[in-house]
Amino acid sequence: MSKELTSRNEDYSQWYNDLVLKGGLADYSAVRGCMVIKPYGYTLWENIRDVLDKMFKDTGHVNAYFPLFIPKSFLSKEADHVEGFAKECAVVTHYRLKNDPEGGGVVVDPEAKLEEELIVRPTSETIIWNTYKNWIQSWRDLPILVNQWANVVRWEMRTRLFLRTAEFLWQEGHTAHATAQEAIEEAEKMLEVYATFAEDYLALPVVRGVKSPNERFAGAIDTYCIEALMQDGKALQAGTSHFLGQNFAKAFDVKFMNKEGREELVWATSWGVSTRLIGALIMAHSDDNGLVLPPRLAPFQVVIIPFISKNPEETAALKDKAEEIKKALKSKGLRVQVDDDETKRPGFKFAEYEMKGYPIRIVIGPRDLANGVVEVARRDTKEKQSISIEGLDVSIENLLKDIQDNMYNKALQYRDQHITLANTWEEFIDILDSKTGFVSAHWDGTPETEDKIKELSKATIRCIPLNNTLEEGKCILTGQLSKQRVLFARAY
RNA sequence: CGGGGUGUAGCGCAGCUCGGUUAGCGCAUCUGGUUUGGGACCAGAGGGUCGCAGGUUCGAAUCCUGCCACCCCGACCA
Repeated sequence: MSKELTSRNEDYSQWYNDLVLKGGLADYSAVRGCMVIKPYGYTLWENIRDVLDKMFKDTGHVNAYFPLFIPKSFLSKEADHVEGFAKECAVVTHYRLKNDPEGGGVVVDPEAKLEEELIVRPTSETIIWNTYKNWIQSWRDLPILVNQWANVVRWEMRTRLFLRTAEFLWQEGHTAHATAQEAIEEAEKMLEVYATFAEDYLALPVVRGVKSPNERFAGAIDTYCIEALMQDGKALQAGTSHFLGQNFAKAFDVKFMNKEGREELVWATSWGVSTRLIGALIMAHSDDNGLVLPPRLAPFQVVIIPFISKNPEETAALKDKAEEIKKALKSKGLRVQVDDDETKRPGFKFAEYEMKGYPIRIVIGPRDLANGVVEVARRDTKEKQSISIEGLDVSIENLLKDIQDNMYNKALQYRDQHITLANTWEEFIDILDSKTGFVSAHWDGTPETEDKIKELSKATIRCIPLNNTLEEGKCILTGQLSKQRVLFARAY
């Protein structure tokens, strides 16, 4: 099998698919729309999860777990919520199989029909708020700051590895508060956690913003989001947090006694990021040679490849030195792998680890050994240099930092160059078609206009940036008065 | 659900139009040897319900009928 990647220019979608498959992150599965996350991809997810989990705990949250199944009636209690999700729910109708009397293997036992169907959670607001009703009586029970790591199912018509699959892994935070103000602050705080994570770990610059009504989460008062830009100029929502107001408290009758002795409805938030972040990571940084992973999240940060020599003693010395370097780097807390497989040639290994996006490759051959150096190649720029083995641990630590920063800055530069102002409809369309990226333009604020723009241009309002500067202008489509520009883009 | 396409070895494909040896090629796999500073080479070997079911025929991967699955485009989609 050729390991050649489709190039980005040739076919961006195919490049992405090739990368996921050949980079060893995931495979297609026997189930339509569902993927197998392979160990390498799952390690990446674990690294993302571990960092976020710590960030959540540091902001006072605790983990819990709620059921996979939700009674159908729960979903319908919040009108907007059910409307948003009903079309993509998997439904469990029976609880037993039996042998086919006609000999066709097992069939659903019609006798075992559920009294009330269960839906497989597309998100957990309903089951959680049904539970919170029992947890909350007094202002003393608030706030509740709970997160869960879970899988959810959304029966999408069209799926793409990591970006949109029928089943995916995510975390969902669900908090309950005594006041609207506190809930809004929570939603904003968690958005900032996501933004910080994206920038500091994924090396992915994001725009923090608020969704327009059309793009709002089903059941939310306000949806905050972080929006990132991919290398093909399309936007990707990388995370969201929602101020849910009292919608779910009303739907599930969740009230508390306040300090004045009056009953009040509880205020809510929810927030989540998913394995989609892996898709974002891939599309933001990788190149035609394979994945490019940020050092802070890469499953392995360094691979050490000792050359295999004709002389067994020399080979042994090279391997020993490789292990010695590994040990030194590991003692600095780095994730390091040695590849001393004698059956594969160096060139093959180089290509392989480039495909998998290891940030640094260290090669050690007889010449290097004699000179007390190693060849260090960085994945992001593909530059190679000779570095002294003496003090190598510090050099590598610094280089990893540099790679992380460089990846961020490169993505930031691309992003900033792809936020373009448009003042006329012609400009707007032209930017979307040729330059791509975000278009900053005036919009009259109505859902009708937003729909029309989407219909005509395929672009949606990605967000209204937080702390947006107010500026009088005219709607790009209708010419109506507008108070501010919003960010449009074609999106995943 | 509309429009288009594809099902032949683990992967990628040829063969089908016009039925006829033992169904072939590349990659991968296994064995042996030579190699090893950017995806090695030589020799040998293993691996197939030709998507499924039926039909036509002396004979079907190839022709006919039905079914199934998957992919792409669209509709849909925090």
